[in-house]
Amino acid sequence: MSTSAAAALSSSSSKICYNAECTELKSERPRKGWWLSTGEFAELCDRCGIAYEEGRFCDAFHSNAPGWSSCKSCGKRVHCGCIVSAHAFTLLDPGGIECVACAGKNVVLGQNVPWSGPLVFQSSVKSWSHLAGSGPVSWQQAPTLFNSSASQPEFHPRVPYEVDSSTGIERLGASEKPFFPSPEKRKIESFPKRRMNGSLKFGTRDIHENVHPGINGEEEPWSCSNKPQQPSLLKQDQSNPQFGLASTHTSQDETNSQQGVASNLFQSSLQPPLAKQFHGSQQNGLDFLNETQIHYGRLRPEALGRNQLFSQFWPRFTDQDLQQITGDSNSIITPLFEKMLSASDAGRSGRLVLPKKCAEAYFPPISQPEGLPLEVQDAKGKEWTFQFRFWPNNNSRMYVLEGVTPCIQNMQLQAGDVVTFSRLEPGGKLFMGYRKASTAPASDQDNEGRAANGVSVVVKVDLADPTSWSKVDKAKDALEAKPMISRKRKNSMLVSKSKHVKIDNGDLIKLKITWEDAQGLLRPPPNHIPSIVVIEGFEFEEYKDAPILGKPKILVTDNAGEKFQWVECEDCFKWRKLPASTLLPSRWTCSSNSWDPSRSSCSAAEELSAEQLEDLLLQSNSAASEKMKAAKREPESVAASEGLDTLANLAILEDGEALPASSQATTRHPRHRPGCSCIVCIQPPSGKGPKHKQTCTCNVCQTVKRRFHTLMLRREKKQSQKESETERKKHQPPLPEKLLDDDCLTSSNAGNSNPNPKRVVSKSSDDDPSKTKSSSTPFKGQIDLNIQPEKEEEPSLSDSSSMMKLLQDATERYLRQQELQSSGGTSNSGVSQTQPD
DNA sequence: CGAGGGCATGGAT
DNA sequence: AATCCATGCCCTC
Repeated sequence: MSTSAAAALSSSSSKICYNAECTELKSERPRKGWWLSTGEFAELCDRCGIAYEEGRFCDAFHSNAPGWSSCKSCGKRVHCGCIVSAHAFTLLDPGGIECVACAGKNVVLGQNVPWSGPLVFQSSVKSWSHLAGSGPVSWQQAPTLFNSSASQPEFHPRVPYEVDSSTGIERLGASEKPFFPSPEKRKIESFPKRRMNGSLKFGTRDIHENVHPGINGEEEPWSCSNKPQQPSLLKQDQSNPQFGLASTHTSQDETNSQQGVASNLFQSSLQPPLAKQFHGSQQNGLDFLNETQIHYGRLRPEALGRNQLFSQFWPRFTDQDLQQITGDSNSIITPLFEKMLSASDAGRSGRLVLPKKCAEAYFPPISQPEGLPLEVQDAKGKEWTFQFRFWPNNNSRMYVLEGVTPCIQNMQLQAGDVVTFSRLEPGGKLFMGYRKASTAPASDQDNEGRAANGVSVVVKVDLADPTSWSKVDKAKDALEAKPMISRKRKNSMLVSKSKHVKIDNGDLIKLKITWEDAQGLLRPPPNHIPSIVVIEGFEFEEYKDAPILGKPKILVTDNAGEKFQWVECEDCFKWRKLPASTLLPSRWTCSSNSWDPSRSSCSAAEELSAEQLEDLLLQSNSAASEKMKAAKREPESVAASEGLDTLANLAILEDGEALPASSQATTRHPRHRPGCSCIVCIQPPSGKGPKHKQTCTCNVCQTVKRRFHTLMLRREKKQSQKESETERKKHQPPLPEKLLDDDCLTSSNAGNSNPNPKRVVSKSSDDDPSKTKSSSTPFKGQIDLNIQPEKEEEPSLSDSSSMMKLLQDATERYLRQQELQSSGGTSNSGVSQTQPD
């Protein structure tokens, strides 16, 4: 090949096959080979072209050349030192290489990557695929990625694939060869794919596993969607123990029923992998790795870092785009990047500022400011020639496309609209699409949002619980509340800025909770009947309104083995007995007690004696404590607990500023340990936010109050025990089968049950818990927000005033959040019910 | 004098 | 603190 150096200058100018080992003349329509650094394809004669397309090129012509290595997995020989086969292997961390086929097998991919709705995806529509999770394909790499240039940007390439219109099967481009460029090992999972029908093929292997691009996913794709999605409760009836929200398969025959969900998920699927967010999750100490790997595949840290550089520019193609682009079913479209037009871009300057990284990665390298002309084709097939150039700027470069005015005018684009750049194969022509801000789906309106807004919610479903209905959407809504705000902020400056959303990475919270842990936390919105959709074997209960936070309860089993629950009236604080199956709204009062009419009024006497209640509560706390201990032994459970905490956090998130993960150590409260889910740790930093009123009944305040009372109650109990020297534990009645950790419960539930209303806060008319603690208890200690159920021996003397400050901050933030949610049309009945006076 | 090119500036990340 | 990039300003034609 080296002898073809001359020819390399211009493959197209030579009549001889580009293959150095071949002297044949090219045909009139030479076959295109690998991508050259000049931006052209190596033009080959038919024979060589076919060999190349069939992946036999190196075998045929480079068999004696150096650089052959064997796949560590299957032993297959791969020509590693050659541009032609640069895609055919990945470098292994420990050394050696692995062929793409094996690499693919070793990758855990998302179960499904939602693609556009079936209705849009007619076989006649040529679809290209957007590998949302992948990084950009360099100019040299795209679309063939055949380039051994060491100067290639270290970005994950987008893997082009095409759709066979006859079969509906998407497959990789030419010769079905996956393109995984070296020199770095690029995991398949790093290349999220969107697919409609059939399977995306990597080589000859169909990939049916989960393909989850990043958490928005960065993933997941994205699991994070830019816009609030309709809550859809997930019900799993299959054996898959866990699933990601975004991993929804949409099949033709499920189209109708799934459309709603699918469309939502589709939006999510367009999200690029939230590598950054993944990273953030880890940093936050949330152990989501397992889930991450399962749902999104492994994303190497460094890869994530690179990916995130581009995340904001990952193109999202709409079905319209596809239809526009795809006219030829044999075309392969490699998405490159997109750019939201700034006022300057859309102005008369005729200059379109290109993101530097994208320009350098996707466009041909230019060394002179004058740059070079680029031919671009628009959706109508019209060709435009732009001058791709740069200006020196601060020891750097500012890349621009000049001469774009006619094109932009032709497309009737304006500031805020998004132009997308792709590469069309064969031909390697640049394709320029666009997305009107005014008509684009909400989620499409901000191009940076995709990664930035990415929020992934993965709910682990307990298969043992057939009544499981996912709280996912609730969590999702909460999660998305922030993105919404960020988007709002961003949109406000959308015309002039196309920046990254503030929540880009740190805000990415991947919520993982077990189904059991979620029990009792969420309820479907009242008076709502879910529509059931089945996607990939999972039943999704879809509600138009978000589920609500449920009221905590104490589950018990009576002597007859019948399960029931004790619930506390919000008004009179009496505990009422209800069937375990009764779903409770976040605010439950005696009047709601239809099961026991005799106690459907607050005037009715409480069924439990004070002692019984105490025992009950003690048991409850004990169970929670045990659970917590157990959780500490089981990382997965820990993560689940944290997930709940996170859920609680979300409830009070107000702006784009991410709260420290519950598991994240905080320096503000040295006593807190990683994993601490106390009221302090779930709050924003002290000093921020508004104050809580003394009458505040928000989550935080109630949590504080309740915890305090729990503590007092237990202390009293212990004291009495000590005095009487009786063994209380021996006669404890069976109790809660499944109780969430106290902290989790409180933080996640709006309506909290005071352990003992009669001696609780209510008495302390002082709304200030700090006052309460100091006056109404035998223990003059102060409320220790840090306390752990199992470690309350030594109430801490934390500064009550600062605690209240935190409390107040959190309350106000929470309130604002609620207002925002309700005003944003995503009203959450549960939340609203819990709003403070 | 206006249009457009090139660079500098400053906000945002 | 460094970098990116939207935009403004100045210069040239």
